[in-house]
Amino acid sequence: MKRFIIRSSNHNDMAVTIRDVAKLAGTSVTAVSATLNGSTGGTIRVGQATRERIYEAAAQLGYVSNPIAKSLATGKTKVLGLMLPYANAFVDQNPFCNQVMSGIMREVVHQHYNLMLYTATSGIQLDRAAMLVDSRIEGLLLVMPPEDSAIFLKCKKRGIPYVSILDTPTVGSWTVNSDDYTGGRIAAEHLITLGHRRIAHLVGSPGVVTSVPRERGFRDALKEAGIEVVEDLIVQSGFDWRLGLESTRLLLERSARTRPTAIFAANDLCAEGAIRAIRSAGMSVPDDIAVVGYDDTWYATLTQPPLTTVHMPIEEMGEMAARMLIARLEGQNGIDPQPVLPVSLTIRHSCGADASHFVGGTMSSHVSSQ
Amino acid sequence: MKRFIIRSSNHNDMAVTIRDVAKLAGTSVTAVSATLNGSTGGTIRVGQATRERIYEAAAQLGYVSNPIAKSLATGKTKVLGLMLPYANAFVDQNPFCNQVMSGIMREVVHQHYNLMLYTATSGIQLDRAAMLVDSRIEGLLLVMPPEDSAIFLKCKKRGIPYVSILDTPTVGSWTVNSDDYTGGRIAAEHLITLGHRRIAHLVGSPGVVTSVPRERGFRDALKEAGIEVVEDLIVQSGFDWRLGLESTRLLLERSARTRPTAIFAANDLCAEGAIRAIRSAGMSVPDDIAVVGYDDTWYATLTQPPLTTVHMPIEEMGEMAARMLIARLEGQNGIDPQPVLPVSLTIRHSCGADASHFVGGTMSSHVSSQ
DNA sequence: ATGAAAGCGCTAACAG
DNA sequence: CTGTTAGCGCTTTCAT
Repeated sequence: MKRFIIRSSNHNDMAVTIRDVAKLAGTSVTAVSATLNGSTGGTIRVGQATRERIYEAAAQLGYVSNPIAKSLATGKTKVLGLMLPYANAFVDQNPFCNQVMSGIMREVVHQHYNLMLYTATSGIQLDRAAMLVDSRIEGLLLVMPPEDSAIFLKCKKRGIPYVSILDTPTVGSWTVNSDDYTGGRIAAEHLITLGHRRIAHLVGSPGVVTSVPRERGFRDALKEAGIEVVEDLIVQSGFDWRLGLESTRLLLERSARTRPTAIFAANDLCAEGAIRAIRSAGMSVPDDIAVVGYDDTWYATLTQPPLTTVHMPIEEMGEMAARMLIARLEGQNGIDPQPVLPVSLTIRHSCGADASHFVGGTMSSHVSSQ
Repeated sequence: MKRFIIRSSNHNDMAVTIRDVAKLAGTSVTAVSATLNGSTGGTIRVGQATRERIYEAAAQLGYVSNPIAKSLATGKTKVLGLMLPYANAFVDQNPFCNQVMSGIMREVVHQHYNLMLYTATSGIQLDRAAMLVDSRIEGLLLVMPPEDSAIFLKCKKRGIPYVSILDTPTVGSWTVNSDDYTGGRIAAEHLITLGHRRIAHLVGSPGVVTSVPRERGFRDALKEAGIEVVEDLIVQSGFDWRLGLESTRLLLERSARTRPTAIFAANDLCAEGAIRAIRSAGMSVPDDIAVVGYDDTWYATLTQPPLTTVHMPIEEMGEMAARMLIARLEGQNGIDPQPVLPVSLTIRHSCGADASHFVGGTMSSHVSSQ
């Protein structure tokens, strides 16, 4: 036996639906849906009069669309996922992840999308956290994804498009990177220009993709300037000030004749460590040893002296990644799937350079795929 | 005319549904739903044999549940929203928001919930960003919500439960705070114990709710110790190192006899500014002037000297807020809606105290509603 | 220009 | 224990 639909408008706490609006406006749900969306192929299929009644009814009832129902019907959610790489991504001393998020957020809200956040937490591994990723998101943004992460398989199996930030580009992948090779180059070139010959490089963590090209750029710059590359001056360090401090301490143990007169650190944090080591050895930055950092996070303005550092457009990278993903989801084409954003050198006081020698205090990267 | 449902299992790219599983397992969708959820009142309503066939069929088809459909049917989404208060919440030098997020994230993934992120961005106001908040979230977490924000009205109108972190408790509100009054007290008491009499306090921004109780605690501690409260030593400053620097500079212009011998800064960042001002005036911390910070973020370990600071359990506050919200959503009761988390004093080197005088280097807050 | 009705995939009465 | 069926609120043919 067929039951009649029992549904008074003044039901308990049920939200007002499209149907209520239709009833009050004396029209069909179709009309309401079409009106309140402007959809259905761009054609205005609802008459002016009806439209007005619908708007009024909607306003009167305080109608708000239910995005869940909409998603179920359309298969779209307007939600992106953001996967952060490690447990302390938020509270890391390195503002990198935070700046990336900032850029992503900007683009996401700009495009009226939403952002769902995923990350490992202390006590819960990334892959386990990634289990939460589900069809509520249309695409995923990955920041420095661990190479072997289960996320990749998951995305592939479920057909979730993703773009990753700081990840080695491979065929068919969507990645956004910055020009690390040039970054290494301009750091070295700056020091060379200032007359340095014995330049050390504190290399970043081996697992991080940026370390290798930066080192390559650094080496190439030396070679081109006819400076011998002393292997002992290129040391494994890391993206943490303690590591920078340790590495630098070791470097300072060298004799005055073989000791570097300049240090190109893995990043700003690492540079902070270098500065500390130099000062606590009773030497001065930049008078005795010049230091250049990498990233140009706000941290670089707080060191003493403020840091000359390679500017990486971190927020822009986040923004770009979000833009690419959304464009892809919306079927746009002609999108460069593997942009490499240009870097530049921000000159402050840790190298003793007179900033006015350089246009706007900045020396730009020459290479850019943009 | 009734059309038959045309739906071959090997349809285009449609995901496999509960129905496909039911068909393959030779049972009903009800059984599948019940099995794959363990739900329906806790009673196992499906026989062992059927269950097994269902599991097998699901595995074979690679079935994954569609949370959107589930949400539509149940009215629950298992998604929380997190609203950050200002555009640069991520990239703020103050790690406060980040630590809160970290704590929230921990609890959220622990409870198998998801987190949707909202915030103002450069160029888009908070209230406009808050427009994105919709029925996909079951509840909202607010960090330091602006008093007059449209979010409150929106939540109320839509019946979205929320709990806010660092917000003045009012009747019926759900807020988590820490014991700022005691924080101000123990900072002052520590300095008094060390023999200081002329103690300055750099007060935080007027708009932030924590400033007032901290100042009150500070004043009370002085009074109780029989120390006259010199109004000129209690100055408006803010939660930024530049402000701390400025305020301290002014303080240092006082004659040696009226100049403070100790400064209780608004927070760690502000303390950094104070330290800089003191050093660039040729004085030493702590020998000439002692400094105590507030928050005990990682920043406090990086100042030189490392900062003695009031420890605020920031991550725990985030965790607590998430736990409260989830508990509330799941109908638990007996939850304290306005917990005040205890603070303590972390003793490092900016006051010259011998940390061994205090249990574990920490002097705890005596007040706690927990 | 308009409306009826068939879903989207899942849950939860309800009736066996 | 099991299956049928009526929704959840919205979109979208399709026929009028």
